[in-house]
Amino acid sequence: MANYVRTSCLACAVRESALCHVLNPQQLASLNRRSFRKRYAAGQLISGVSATEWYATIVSGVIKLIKALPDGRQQIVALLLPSDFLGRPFKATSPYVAETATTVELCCYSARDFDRLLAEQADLKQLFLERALDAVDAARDWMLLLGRKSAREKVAAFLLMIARGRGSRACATCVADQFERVELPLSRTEMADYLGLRLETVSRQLNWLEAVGIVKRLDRRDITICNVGELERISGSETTPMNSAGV
Amino acid sequence: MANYVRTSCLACAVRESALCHVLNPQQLASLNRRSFRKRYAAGQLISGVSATEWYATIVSGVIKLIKALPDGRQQIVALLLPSDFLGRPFKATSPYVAETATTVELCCYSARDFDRLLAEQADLKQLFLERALDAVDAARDWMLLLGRKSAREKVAAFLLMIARGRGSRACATCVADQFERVELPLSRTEMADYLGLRLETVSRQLNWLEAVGIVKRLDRRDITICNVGELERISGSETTPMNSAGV
DNA sequence: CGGCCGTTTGAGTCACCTCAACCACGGTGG
DNA sequence: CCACCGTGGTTGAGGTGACTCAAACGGCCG
Repeated sequence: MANYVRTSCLACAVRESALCHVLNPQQLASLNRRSFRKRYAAGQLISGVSATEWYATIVSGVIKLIKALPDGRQQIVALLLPSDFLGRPFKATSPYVAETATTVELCCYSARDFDRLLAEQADLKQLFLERALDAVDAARDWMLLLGRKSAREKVAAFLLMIARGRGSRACATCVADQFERVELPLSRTEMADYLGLRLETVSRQLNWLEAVGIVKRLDRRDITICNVGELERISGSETTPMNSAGV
Repeated sequence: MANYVRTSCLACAVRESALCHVLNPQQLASLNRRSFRKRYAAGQLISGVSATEWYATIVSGVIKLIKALPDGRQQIVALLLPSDFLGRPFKATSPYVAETATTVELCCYSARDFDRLLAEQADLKQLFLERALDAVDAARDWMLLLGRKSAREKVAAFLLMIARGRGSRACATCVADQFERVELPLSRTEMADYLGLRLETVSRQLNWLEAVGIVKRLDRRDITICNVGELERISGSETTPMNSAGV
């Protein structure tokens, strides 16, 4: 049994990048005792996980975290990628709806067990904290985009974000060749919900980007970025504050 | 010396609500050894703090965290209120510019010392983590506002947020009488930067809210909310997902 | 009194939304 | 094999909410 668990985790696609890589074999085994894999098709609501019962690590696929208004308007507030954590410790009820954007494989484990590990394993808590702080930064980056960028800039920024696989984790093609192939994990409607736009506007902006030769659409979901530099210029990347200067 | 430090902290206005309330007397003393109070006028840039040198707790006043685009457009990504923490552990450079919105008093302490305490004191790390997760939730709430709400809804939501003092901490008047007096900590320009609008639009929306009798402007910065319920209705509060239902 | 700053007010414009038609693709079934 | 339909995406025409530019206001301070 222990053997099974360990080989299972050893073969895990996100073994190196997920939270659990800081656990020692015993801890891993104890966490996995009440764990299981779960697969979802695209467009499925995820319930149970992220409530008080289960947390999960994304093994493959993309998950949308959604907030909605009573009249149906909705905003995707985060995309979870492989190795990301799904759940909200220390709170009875998650403030978001989680929905799969693609087919997804989750590694689900007992919230109780994880909470206990969080209390016992300082390394785990540390890593969890660092990722939480990164999530704050990411959310605030996106606030700048939502509040201040034009439709064109938003779409450009989104394409770059996808191309770069958000930061660096779980991403091999970061060296950014001049011609980058990108597979969009989101439909036009979902892109709109992520960018605070309407799907028609997203479509038109993609159209424009193709018309001026910055991207090329191979398929609905597949595009290649022909001119990364130009796309970056359009996306209006933020100014990094030179924070070290001065008192 | 130790006596001075302890009485100082005992008399602190945010003693009960700030991070440091989980520290024991010795820890508090060690943190305070290299600490100092600092006062700022409104509209001042805060440097040094939030870099690698110092962190701080807001004792009084309001601080804006700002992100900006190269062309000058800017977005306030958070407001820090009394008892909030200012700083970015585990990262050499803060991704925001911090600026005072009002006169501000900070309790500044050594980043080194605080980092060490964070590693040693599990309670502190726990509280810090919980607040980080709350910050994620708050930022994502605001993403919904920025991405999906109309100018009118944004302004209404902002007034409610200020009236309620964000959640509950450091706020006594949460029982929401029918006539609530509110002092705006932000200028029109700043409100605009927080809400992803232009100042003229903010002004017009306030105008409208007064015209229909929902608020009354006493002063530039002082208003009373005459009809809280109606303001809430207009603000388009989000739908709380009934997350417990289902598998 | 005169100048400054934050704010209000007005008029005109534009980016994005709305509504609606159309298209391309894939699956289904006769 | 082809007619049918459903889904997701594109395209077009028109409307409008928020922006832009500009002027006027009102308090504050010298």
